[in-house]
Amino acid sequence: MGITIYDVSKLSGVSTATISRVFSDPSRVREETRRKVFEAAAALHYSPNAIASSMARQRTDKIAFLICKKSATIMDEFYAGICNGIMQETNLTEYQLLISTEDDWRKTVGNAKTKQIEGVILGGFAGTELISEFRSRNIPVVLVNNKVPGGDLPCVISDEYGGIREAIRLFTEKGHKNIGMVTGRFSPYISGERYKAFATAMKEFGLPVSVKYMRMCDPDIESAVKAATGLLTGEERPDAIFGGNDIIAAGIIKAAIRLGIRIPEELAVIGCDDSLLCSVTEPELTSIHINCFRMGEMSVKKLIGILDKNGAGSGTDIVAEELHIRNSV
Amino acid sequence: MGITIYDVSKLSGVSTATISRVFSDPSRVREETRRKVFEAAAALHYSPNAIASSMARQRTDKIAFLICKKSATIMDEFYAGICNGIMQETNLTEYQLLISTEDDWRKTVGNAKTKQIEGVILGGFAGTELISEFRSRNIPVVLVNNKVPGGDLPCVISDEYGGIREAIRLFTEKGHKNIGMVTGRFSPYISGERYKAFATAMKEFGLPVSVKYMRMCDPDIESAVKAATGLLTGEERPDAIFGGNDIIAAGIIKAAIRLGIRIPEELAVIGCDDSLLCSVTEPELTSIHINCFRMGEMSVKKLIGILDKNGAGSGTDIVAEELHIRNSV
DNA sequence: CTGAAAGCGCTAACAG
DNA sequence: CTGTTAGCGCTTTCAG
Repeated sequence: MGITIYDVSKLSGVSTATISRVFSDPSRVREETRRKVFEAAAALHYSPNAIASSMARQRTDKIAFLICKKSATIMDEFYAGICNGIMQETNLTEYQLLISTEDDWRKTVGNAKTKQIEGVILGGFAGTELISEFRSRNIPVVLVNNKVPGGDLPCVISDEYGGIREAIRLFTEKGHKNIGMVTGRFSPYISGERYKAFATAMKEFGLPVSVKYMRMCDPDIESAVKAATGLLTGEERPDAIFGGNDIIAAGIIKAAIRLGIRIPEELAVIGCDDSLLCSVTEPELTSIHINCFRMGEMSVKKLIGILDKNGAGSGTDIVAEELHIRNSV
Repeated sequence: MGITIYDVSKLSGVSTATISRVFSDPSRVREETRRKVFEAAAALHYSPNAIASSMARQRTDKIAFLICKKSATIMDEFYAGICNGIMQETNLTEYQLLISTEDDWRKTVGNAKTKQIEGVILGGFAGTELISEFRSRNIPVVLVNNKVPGGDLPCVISDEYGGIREAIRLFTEKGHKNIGMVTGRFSPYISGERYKAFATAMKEFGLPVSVKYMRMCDPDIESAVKAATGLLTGEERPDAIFGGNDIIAAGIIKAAIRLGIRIPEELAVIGCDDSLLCSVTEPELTSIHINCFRMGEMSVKKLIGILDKNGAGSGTDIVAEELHIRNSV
């Protein structure tokens, strides 16, 4: 049905081998021959059949992005952002991208297709068994928004510490000293990092990390409202709270509104993720911007670096964060 | 490197053709033969090579989902919802899914890959040239959240009228008569439908559609705040407003808060999309739930119905909407 | 720098 | 119900 390399060969008088060369690495073919091939190809509207190419090269040119987070999907704004970067960057290459959640991958796509991918990007909390499942099949893995302790696994993470330090800095600049934190049970890696970053930054500004100003909650708004209400109605009330993510920060704002506490006059709030909801709350939420798109891009570059063995594939890449200032502080 | 059908053939003593049959349609092979094949395959950890299969069958087993909306990506919660349904449903089939935006598709993936897909789902406002580009190559198209006037194109849409009628009904039940609308310039199809649905529902409840209660704005929150402020500070102020989507509704709430107008006592608000931000606003936003996931699922079923010529592929499928009641009315 | 030819692993007639 | 066999379109030695 389609135009094949043979048609081009016939029309141009050049062998199929050379035509193949022209389309994969033009520099290996003499200028004039190349021109003849391109002319014939253009005349015939030829374009290479990727499947036949895959077949001959014994490669699939497929990579996958798995979202590894309980019940998270592409609907999660954070992972959608990463995914967006991954999609765009992948589009710039020969590779094709399969997107799935860890759950779905195991369920349906799993075994049959695992061997059809050449590399995988794991977003979020990827369990060790999942990782070693790929590694045991020699499928390179890149982690994004996750890091395995002690592991040498290539990964792309966000500079939690840099972002949170800016948040604390802003609080202190506004004269706040009693700084609290309401944070959620995210993935082990993120929960740990965010807490450590908070503690480190507080110390850096000479502030005590007081347990009485800390609360844990589930990462949903009702849970955050409850936790924040507890914090705001306690004996000693903080005058600034850092929310572990924007949802939680929105819960803090909601709790304050319900308690008649004015923001930012009586309570300053900063969130994390700089998601769409920051401009929905009233007052609007100052938040730490995480460059998800960039993380996605970089994870693809890293993975392809490994696949192409160009040496760009190891170690940890860190993406900068940036405070996005609105009206809540 | 991999185990092939020949290895299985050798071990089981069955021909490659039969093994192929076993894996594509087991019923065409006698029970006992089938068992022998499965045993040998299991022993060798054989699984079929999809690329070789594609090559032999001259099919790619690929479908695509294109998001056709200016500057929208997978980050858009609405399209992410549709995409999620598409992904899950596609995972249940043999097909592989390419996801892209219209822009990116044209730019990079475009021509080369167009001929590699067997069908395409177009989300949102797909221009006629785009549609006919696919049709001219005999690639079936399914529209989702869009409908071409006068066209016989298969499509999946949401029951805008059903949802908006419920919204107006709730307003009237609460005693509101002066009902306004702030809506945005969405895609031509959606803008048109939503306006028509509003007008029809108002008429149904015996209410006048008064231009003085209507405002248009861009679909972003600042623009909505501005439009709503104009509406709320005019000579005659509506006592209920329907927002064309949740962002706009959030802008209406924000404008009301800033003007000191109490919700829902002095102003009732209903949005559309039932997105995450509904539980972020204070008070929380009553909104029309659009079943994006279902729309995604159905569009895949429809497309595959066309590809398999099982007759399930024509006409318009309508997905029900449902009012999700919170505190803003 | 270019050509000839042998596959890549599977499927689909066709024949039995 | 099962086996034989000729491709599917491209890549890649290996010669020249």
